[in-house]
Amino acid sequence: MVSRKPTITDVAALAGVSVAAVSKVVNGKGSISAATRDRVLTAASKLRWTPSAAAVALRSAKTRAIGMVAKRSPDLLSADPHFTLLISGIEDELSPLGYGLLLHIVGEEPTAEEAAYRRLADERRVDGVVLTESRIGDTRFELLRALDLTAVLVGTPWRDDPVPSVQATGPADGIRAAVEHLVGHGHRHIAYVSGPEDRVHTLHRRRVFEDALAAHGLTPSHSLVSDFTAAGAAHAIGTLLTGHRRPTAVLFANDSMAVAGMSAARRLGVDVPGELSVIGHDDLPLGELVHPRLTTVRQDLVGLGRAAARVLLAALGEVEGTPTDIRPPELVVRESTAPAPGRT
Amino acid sequence: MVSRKPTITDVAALAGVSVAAVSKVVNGKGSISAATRDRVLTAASKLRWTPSAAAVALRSAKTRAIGMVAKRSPDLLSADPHFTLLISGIEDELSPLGYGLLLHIVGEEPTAEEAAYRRLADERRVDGVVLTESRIGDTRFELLRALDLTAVLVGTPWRDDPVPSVQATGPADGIRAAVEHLVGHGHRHIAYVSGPEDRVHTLHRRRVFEDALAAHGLTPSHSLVSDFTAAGAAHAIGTLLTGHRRPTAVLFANDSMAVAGMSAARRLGVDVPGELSVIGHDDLPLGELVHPRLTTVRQDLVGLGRAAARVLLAALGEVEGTPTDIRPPELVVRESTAPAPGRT
DNA sequence: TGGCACAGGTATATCGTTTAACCTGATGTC
DNA sequence: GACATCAGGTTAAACGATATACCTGTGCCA
Repeated sequence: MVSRKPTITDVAALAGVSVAAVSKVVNGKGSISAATRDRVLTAASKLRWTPSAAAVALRSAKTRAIGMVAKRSPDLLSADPHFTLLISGIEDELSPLGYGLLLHIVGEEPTAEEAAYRRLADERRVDGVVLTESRIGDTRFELLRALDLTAVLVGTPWRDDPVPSVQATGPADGIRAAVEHLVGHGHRHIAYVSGPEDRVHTLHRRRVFEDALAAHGLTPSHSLVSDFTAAGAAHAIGTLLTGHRRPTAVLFANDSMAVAGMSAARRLGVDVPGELSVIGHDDLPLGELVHPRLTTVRQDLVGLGRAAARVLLAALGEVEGTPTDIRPPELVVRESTAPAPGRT
Repeated sequence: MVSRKPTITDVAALAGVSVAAVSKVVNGKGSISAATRDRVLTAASKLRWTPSAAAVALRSAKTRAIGMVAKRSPDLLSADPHFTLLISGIEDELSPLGYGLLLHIVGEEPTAEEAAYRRLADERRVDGVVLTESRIGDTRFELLRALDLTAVLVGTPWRDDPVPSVQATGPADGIRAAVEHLVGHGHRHIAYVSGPEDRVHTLHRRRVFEDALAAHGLTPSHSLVSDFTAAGAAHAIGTLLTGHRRPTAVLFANDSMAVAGMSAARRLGVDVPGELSVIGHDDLPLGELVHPRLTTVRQDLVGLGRAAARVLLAALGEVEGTPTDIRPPELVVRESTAPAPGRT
């Protein structure tokens, strides 16, 4: 026989006080003597009572949940654990506060993403959302403003926007270090393979790359745009290695592409890192699994998620103070880079 | 000036009916004439009204959300997109029905997982949960029963249990095919590297492996237990390749370990697949990224997630009928397997 | 000694739905 | 013609919390 779930009324009765008193105790509002507080608290724990999320949400218009919608096909999503790490970080901050994370995965259909945000807002299921993958011409800011949903962006907004955002300190350091590393090893022909051009970071990173090269009087040997897929990376490697002015090193916009690129190179009979140095981006576990182990730009994705959550919670008035700082990107040198051919 | 969100009362007023009528229209209950239905519907869409999730949850004790708690460190979580694919499948079924997915990631601390389930139940945030990674001696079934939370398990329960579960049809086919493939290529010394022994599938798969081998009068050259980490896989390869009765082929319990194993072998100067054939499990995108491309046992994780969601929704009385069927595991032959050394 | 502030509560309206119970006019049945 | 039935609604009471307004006994000061 499963007994009905306890409500605040049961707790009040057991403690011999009014329901209002119980509410005040659990919310720390109003003034309650230590004695009754204790009685209430022991009564609550004796009954294993916790306020019903629905009732709280209805009365106080706060759901204590935040939302996230990931716009990716299952394939891409699983090839790149980017989101997973971000979510881990977000959860780190959310769960101590009893906040929940409502996740939606929507695929690439154009209207699906907006519909997901709308539903979150219209049904009032969440207090705020975290946005990822800042896009150029991103319409989500206006949408969320119209929907009256608090938001925080992970990354750089495509233009000045009142939506708060978080990013690592010294965001350019990693790629700069990667270029220094390569140039220091005698590389002069260095290519860049970016992700889709609608991402804001695509442009940023490419610019950083070019600037760092320019500081040494160099220009990119190639600057290709790809799509985060294995096929895309393989294709990019094909054009790099078969064309003229063949590069001796290449930076990829993420680790999956870098790994796919390495095997594509090997398939073409090109040795990595002997004939071609390869650098990835993000430092996913994947990079340590493969041979040669991937040199890559580490990004503190978990920290990014944590910071985003904190900023959002602060905007919701739930916490105050400074977000934890995010470790700056740094170069992790492993085995996929070596001195340029013909140089020791 | 942002106007207050519309409520059912506003819709009723605009349509010129009572709120009860509106409720009946949107829930398809009671009897309402087509004419008033239309009036209500147009009024609702004119106001962009959607029922408040909190109010519905409070009144009807249904949250229209399901929960999932993942017990893994961020590292392991991101190394293996297992969860991600499952979640994609779950979402496929949930979102058309307007259900939400509440995700919690909890790390390895022993009490954290139970606490997460308790919170989900006590705060009544979800109607049900999906359980993954069936464990031996799993205590979650009792817990959830005590918490009165509907659940469905992805995988095989560790013992007969009233909790419904989903698994692929012909669950043993994949591993069996893998063994046939190897034996057919002349392999006689075949090793198995499993995941942690507390997983139910660990034992199952090992048994299938041994049985399939026995059908050819063979026994495993080795049967190692590992932990899903890259280091674990490398260590396993070390003992396999340096000990006596060195195997010519090895099956790993997941793709990440298989990939890590391949590079460990190469590091030891052992050619894959020339001297050692390697087979993974799950068919993650990762397997196509590396060189040689990984031969692996494909598992329909998205389908598994979809089926789990359907069974759960059926248990909640939300849908009826048969769960979509899950594609049986099958062997995907790529480049990491070859005839046994000394045989063409 | 009257008045007032304040600690420590209580009573009750309210959040936005669903739903059980009730109403009413039209139709069918004998 | 009387009565049951039914389609097509309406009314009002929950659901489980929070928060505003209100009450009551002390202590303190002028």
